Amino acid sequence: MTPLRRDVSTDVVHLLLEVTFAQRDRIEAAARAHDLTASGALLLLHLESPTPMSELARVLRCDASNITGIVDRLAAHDLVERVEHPADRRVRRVALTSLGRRIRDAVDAELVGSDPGLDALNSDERAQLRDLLARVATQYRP
Amino acid sequence: MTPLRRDVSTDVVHLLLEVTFAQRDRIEAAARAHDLTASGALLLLHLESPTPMSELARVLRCDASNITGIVDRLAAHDLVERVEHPADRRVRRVALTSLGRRIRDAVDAELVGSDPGLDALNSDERAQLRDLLARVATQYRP
DNA sequence: CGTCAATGGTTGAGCACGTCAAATATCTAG
DNA sequence: CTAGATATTTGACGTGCTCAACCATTGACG
Repeated sequence: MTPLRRDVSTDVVHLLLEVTFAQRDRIEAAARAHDLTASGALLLLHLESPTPMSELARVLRCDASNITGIVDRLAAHDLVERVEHPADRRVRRVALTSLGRRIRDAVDAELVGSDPGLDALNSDERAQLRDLLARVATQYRP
Repeated sequence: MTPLRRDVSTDVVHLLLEVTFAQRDRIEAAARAHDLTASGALLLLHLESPTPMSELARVLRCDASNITGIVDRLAAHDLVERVEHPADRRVRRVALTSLGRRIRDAVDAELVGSDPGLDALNSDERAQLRDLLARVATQYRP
């Protein structure tokens, strides 16, 4: 009983929106489980190596002044610290503390490990979905 | 050059998160293009027929008191109106105005029509993605 | 009937997020 | 050295979200 929809693209976009909505919730939940906000958690996840505030703003697509507050709150919890840039004294790089790295890894593990969405797919189908999403995601990148 | 990652699920979840992030931006943009906030736009999109506030809170997964404010702002722009429930005078159903329906359809069309993600896929692949996402999305539903 | 718990909605407090404009500090080009 | 660009912070302001308190209405039950 395949649906006789005329426009597959419409369906795909609507499904993407539905999945987006669910993922937003999962991020909220994983963040709250570690006493974080969603924005704080997302920032941590993007923090592999010490990163200038301005680049975080670019990656997270928001105003730089916004990053100040989020980093302030993370720093207050000792998850992150501002370190100076060796060559440019204007920039402050944000670095994970050891606690921050632990929390970051825990949040990441929780997001990956607890996604009920994948339960519907077997191994081959997951690989198929991975390949399709990889190509879709490329289109969104700058 | 297929990546030799050990865990396909990890990749899929990370890609889902990346796509989620991009979609969030697309919703923001489509909303702003019609002088809406993202929350207002999402509420409009979920508004097919007159719907009680409490159900909107359930669907949008937030506190009922939150809906009050969002509906207030939408109503101030004449996109939505509160109508009384014939059988239960406690209930206030939120209904699209004719302007609201126009805006809602425009936002929806914009979201569907302007997704660059699908440009990477041909027709068969879109159908494949649709089928996979449909099964994934089912897992998220209550 | 009359009472009372449950339900739907609103209000107000309080914090986080997000943008913008303005200020400061530092860099870089000329 | 000076002028303009860049990185960050601050403050103002609106929105999003939750929670607790409150009012109106409903439905069940003695």
